[in-house]
Amino acid sequence: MEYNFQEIEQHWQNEWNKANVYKVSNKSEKKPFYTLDMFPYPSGAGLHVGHPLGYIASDIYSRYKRLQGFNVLHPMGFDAYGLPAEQYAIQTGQHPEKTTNENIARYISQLKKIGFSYDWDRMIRTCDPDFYRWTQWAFIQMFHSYYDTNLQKAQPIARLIERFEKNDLNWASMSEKEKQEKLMQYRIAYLADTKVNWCPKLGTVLANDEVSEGLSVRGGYPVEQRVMRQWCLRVSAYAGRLLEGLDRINWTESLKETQRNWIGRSEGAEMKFRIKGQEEPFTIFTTRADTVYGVTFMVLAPESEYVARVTTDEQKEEVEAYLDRCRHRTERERIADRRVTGVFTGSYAINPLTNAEIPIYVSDYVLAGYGTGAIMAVPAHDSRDYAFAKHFNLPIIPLIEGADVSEQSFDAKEGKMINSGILNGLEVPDAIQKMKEYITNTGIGHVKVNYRLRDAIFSRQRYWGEPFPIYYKDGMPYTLPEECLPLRLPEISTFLPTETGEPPLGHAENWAWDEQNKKVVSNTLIDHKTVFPIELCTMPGFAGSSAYYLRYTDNHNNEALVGKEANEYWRQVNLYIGGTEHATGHLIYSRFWNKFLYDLGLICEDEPFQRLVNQGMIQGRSNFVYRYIGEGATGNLFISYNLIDLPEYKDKVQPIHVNVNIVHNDVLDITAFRNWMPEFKNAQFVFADGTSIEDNPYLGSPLNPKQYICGWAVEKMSKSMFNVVNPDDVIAQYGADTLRLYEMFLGPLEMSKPWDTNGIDGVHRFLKKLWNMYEKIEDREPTREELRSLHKLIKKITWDVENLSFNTSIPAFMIAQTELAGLKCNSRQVLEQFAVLMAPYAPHIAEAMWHRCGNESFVVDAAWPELNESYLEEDGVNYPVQFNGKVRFTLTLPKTMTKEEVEKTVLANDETARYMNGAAPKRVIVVPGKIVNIVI
RNA sequence: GCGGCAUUGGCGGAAUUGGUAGACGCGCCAGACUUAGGAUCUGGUUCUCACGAGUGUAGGUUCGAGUCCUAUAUGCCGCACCA
Repeated sequence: MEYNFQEIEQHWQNEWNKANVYKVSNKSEKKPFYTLDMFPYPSGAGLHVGHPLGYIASDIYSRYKRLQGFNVLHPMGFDAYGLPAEQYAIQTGQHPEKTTNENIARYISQLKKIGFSYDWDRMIRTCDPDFYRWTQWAFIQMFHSYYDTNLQKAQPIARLIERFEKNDLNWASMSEKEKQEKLMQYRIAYLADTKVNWCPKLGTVLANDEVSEGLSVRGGYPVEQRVMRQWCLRVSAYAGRLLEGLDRINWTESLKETQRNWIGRSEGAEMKFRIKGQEEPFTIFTTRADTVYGVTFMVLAPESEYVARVTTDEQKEEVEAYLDRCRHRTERERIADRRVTGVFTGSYAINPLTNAEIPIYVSDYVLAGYGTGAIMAVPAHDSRDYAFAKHFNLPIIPLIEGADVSEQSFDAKEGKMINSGILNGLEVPDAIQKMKEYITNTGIGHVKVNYRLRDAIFSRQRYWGEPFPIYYKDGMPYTLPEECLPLRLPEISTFLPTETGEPPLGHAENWAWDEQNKKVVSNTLIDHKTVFPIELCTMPGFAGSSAYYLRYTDNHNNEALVGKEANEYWRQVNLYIGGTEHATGHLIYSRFWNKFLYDLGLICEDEPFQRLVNQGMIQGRSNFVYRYIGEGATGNLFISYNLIDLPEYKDKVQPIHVNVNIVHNDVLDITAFRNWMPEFKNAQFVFADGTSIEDNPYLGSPLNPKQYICGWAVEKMSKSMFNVVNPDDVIAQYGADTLRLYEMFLGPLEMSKPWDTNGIDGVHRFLKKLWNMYEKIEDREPTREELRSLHKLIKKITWDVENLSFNTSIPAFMIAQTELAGLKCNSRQVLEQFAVLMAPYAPHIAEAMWHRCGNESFVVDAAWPELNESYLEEDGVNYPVQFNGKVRFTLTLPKTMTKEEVEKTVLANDETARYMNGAAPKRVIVVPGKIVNIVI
């Protein structure tokens, strides 16, 4: 019987469905295991072959764990809120919900064909009210919490109020509004005027990770800095814990390093500098307290509040002009133009150690958001200060022995201190330490740890996102009662941002909170006494994806995001697979969100993802045809790739992208090419052997012996390069099992690699051969050779899956198949176990093989074969005998020989004597079971 | 500038603990069956006519290095006026 993959795959997918085999229960005697994929954003283009790579890997691991007797949670869902759907809505006038639902339906049908072991009953979509009510709910919890720096955890804001009532004398006399304003400075979800990344083209603000080099990550539009009143999440409060938590999780080093960079811990000191003629000092942050003797000027960020205080009347005009200029520069301009700019404020500071008077400048190379927004400048040992000093002709004092600062600064933290009073003669690290102690003791400053991680800006001026459960009373925000969740998006007439610059939700007619009747209303008058306006911004994309992994574990729970029992059973994600592009976005926010819920005692694990693996990107592999454009060109002649360097064609051909789906192993399908586009209808060819179309009687028939070879290049997978491959097409041609095996076979999971269809035939051939092996099955004791082959495979596959080294499993299957076929193996026992080993990788054919062995049950419920090492043992051991490291001959010796006996036997050997030529060996190394090395 | 990762045949890539480098697949070559081959099957395939050489380059440790150490080059990724 031939390997009919279409019939096999359809049949078994139906059977699994009928029996509901992938249903996962929260109540089980089995040990839990939670495997998770980063859920996709359902774009209009559908899945291409790159998407399922990680899903296949996690599916293999899940199926393996299941065969090992674990209760495996392996869910799938959709990140459904976001900009593209909304942009599409603006263009076409369709509701984003409609297009999103259509896209999700398409994704699901594509995913189902690949044969994943998802429990679809656990599917979540971030735009479902049942799901986003818990996003809104978490936001309310954050609003009512603050971060207690002593306890290092989030606490109810009520505790803070208690504290204020007890300790703060002003509290009692404050108005309600003043109290709310004060509390706002502590809330974990808070409203503040902050400098934001404003993207005019998208009409919204963006988080730092959504901006790269001054352009929006989505769309690539320019981003400018603006001060706006925005919702923020106090992620920075968790910086220390986010950093330290990395040591306790099993992630790749590069990903941890990326997060460490992003969090950006630096240990230094805050120091106070007096201003000449003023009482109040100002504070700077430095990591080089040792260089304080070399401070020759100070610099403030343009946005620093110190600027107004220190600017003298004479300098006022110049400073204002400078500040104005800074305000109007976009982030992109600032990055592009790194010329030194700045202006003198007119004031002088006093160096606390030398008492020298030093000028205070304003310059935009100092950032307002980091440290205190003010620095002490040490031009001799900081390259930025150096450039500034050179430009403004300020003194440069070297502080390290032997450092030549005539051409550039000496930034390294090494050498002996000079010109540095109490620090003279010390090595830099010791000097830093001593100065820290000195300033602490004298009260000049104190040791301080700074983080680069900023709070996340949480408002988006867009329609297609979660509404904030917030209404405004007397200009201050209040949360809706939890029982009113979910707060649904109002119906609006258009998705365009409003003309007044308000978010699109502004189109909703008087969308409001009626406090007396406790409900959300529209088309009502807002009286600001009992009916209050609702927040018009929506939440950003990362809101819905921050805690989705918790919801999968208990997605039908109406009482809580996740029930206590479910959470205590599943605890945390054991294996998370996804792309590195989320390293500084989703993976930071999720950890933050999780830690917050942990602080509240709602979940039992502090870190969400125990083990995380990044799958590489699948790049496109484009194909080209070469149009002849030399003398007498008609534009209709195409030259085979192998000929284009010949003198008659060199530099006379123009490469043209050709659809990779009409190219097979780099050979062009001539007929398909002519039908592909009207302009190629009459295409003529010079084939690989130099013959042209006239010599070719078979043209247009599948018997055509003439080949047109295409060129190729690795490029991004995109429609415009005609190199997008749809998994549906691969499945139609080869089947889901071939697709799954081939995606794994392409290379290591973590590496990026191009989708190259050359070679997929090899994998498909293997499945065909394997299928033939199940033609005749007999009940007989397997031979020792058969068992050895099988157990070698068990050992290898078990190791591979545990280490996610899936690419090396496919060769192992192939070798085992060849070996067993060579042994004419038809033993039921061996073939049955082979099927189980294949089940994670190629579940459909494995299921069919399992049933051909006469089983009634499903292979997905079978047990992972147990390894019996004794079958692997050989009767003898082949010892390669080396002289001075070079292999000369091989001896087969009994397995039972000890190291000493092997050595003796080898030395007594005739062959050995020949090589030794009567000399005594200097040394003999015997590695048991492996090698004998004799040093002459 | 700082940090991380990589570099092995014509190609994708194996080599798991320092122990016979190049598994497996593609491609290519030869043969078989064929009117035909872009089907199937069998055999060969790191380079070199050979002696030998060989895992980006140069050193080192070791009886033994693709694997460990030092330096260096190239490529990819992350962060970046973060004091």
